[in-house]
Amino acid sequence: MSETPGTTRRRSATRERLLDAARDVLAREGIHGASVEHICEHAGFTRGAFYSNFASKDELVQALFEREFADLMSGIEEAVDPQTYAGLAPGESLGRIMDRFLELRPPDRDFFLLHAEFQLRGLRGDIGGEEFNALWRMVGVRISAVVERVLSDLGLRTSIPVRQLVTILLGTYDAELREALVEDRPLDADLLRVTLPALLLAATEPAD
Amino acid sequence: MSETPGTTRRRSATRERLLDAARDVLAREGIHGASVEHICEHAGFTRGAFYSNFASKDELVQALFEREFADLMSGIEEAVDPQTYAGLAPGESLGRIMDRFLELRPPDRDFFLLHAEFQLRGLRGDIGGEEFNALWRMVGVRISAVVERVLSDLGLRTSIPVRQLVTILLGTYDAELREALVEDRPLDADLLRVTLPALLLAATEPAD
DNA sequence: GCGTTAGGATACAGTTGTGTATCGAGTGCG
DNA sequence: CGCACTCGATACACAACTGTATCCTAACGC
Repeated sequence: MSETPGTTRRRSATRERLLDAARDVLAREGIHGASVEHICEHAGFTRGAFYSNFASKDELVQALFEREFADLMSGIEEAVDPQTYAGLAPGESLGRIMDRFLELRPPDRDFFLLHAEFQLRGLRGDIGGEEFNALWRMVGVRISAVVERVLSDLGLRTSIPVRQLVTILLGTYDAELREALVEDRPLDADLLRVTLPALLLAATEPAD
Repeated sequence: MSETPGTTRRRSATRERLLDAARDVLAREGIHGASVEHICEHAGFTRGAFYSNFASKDELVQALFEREFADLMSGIEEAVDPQTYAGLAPGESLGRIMDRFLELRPPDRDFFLLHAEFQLRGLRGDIGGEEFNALWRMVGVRISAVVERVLSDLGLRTSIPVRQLVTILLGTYDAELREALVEDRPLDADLLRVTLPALLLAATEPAD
């Protein structure tokens, strides 16, 4: 993503600044609530710059979504890299992966808010919503694959469908993040790094 | 809630119709996206009726939130009523409560969307947001109390903080509901009624 | 049935926001 | 070093929405 030929340095810098501003403003005011005007003034531009770079607000939102999603995905990929947990005691793997992920992507209120907005678009079938659903499904698939690989490394298999296991994993992460943000406290690392992996391992059995 | 003296029958019927319409329209278009005009025409009124009943859109949203929340709360209260699970085999209680709750409040896309919108308000500190946070905290407390009572009935105590347990419970429910809605399939009852309770029981030990 | 009042419709003014067309300045290239 | 052109600013037309003020009619008491 970048240096498309024919795009000057100046131009892409402006785009980035607009996207950065959009991240802040959209998180604070919501996708519908934020005006193009607000985004521009937060970026230090006028609407002229905006419409020179994006055809509409929807296009900006789409671009922002893609950027944020790519960031998230690279965080996941880095966290689930096998060398993250190579040579660890059995049962430590999941906790270590979670640990690494939390390190790479500490709680980020703005991201959470944006993500929630995108999610709503997906559920509503708004513009770009289907794309969100598809990408999010990808996250689920990716996590499933990792869980399965880790378990097989440990010589275990799940006694419940992996899909259920992933739902518990993602749901708990999401709920804990939300609670922490609402109560304005740090994440309960113990829940995510110890309790949750232990619980999930309780739903496995030795592979035959 | 109702028959406030001085309020005629006609008036409160109009209010209800407006609230019903708001539920649909707000779910479909989002709180910011929906115009008062849309809500009114969906209810079969003009804006004149609206402003005769509510001072502003925010006030309507607040009223709707309160109505929805009261419904949810009564669903919870009814589901956690001790006679729901009286005389059941140990370990069945949580599953039975969940069962009953799903029966009383089957998946409802509109409610889910509304709830997500309210949640965003809470996180952003928008109008009425703090109230949402407070009521939601109440749900957490209520669930905690029930979990503790059920466990004590069974002669068990948690080996992890109850708060963590509740986070897992609510998070999983939420995630499963979301997935089901996105994929347009029924809820995975097995996950919520069997797997989840079993998993949570795995995080308990006999009380001394 | 008749008058009174409450509740809803209609019409209007003002605000906010989008998108487009045009203009001017700074940038990068030869 | 100057020219061409890209990019961002300014100004404008237009659409959507909110909230208010006024009018009209249907409900209810007597």
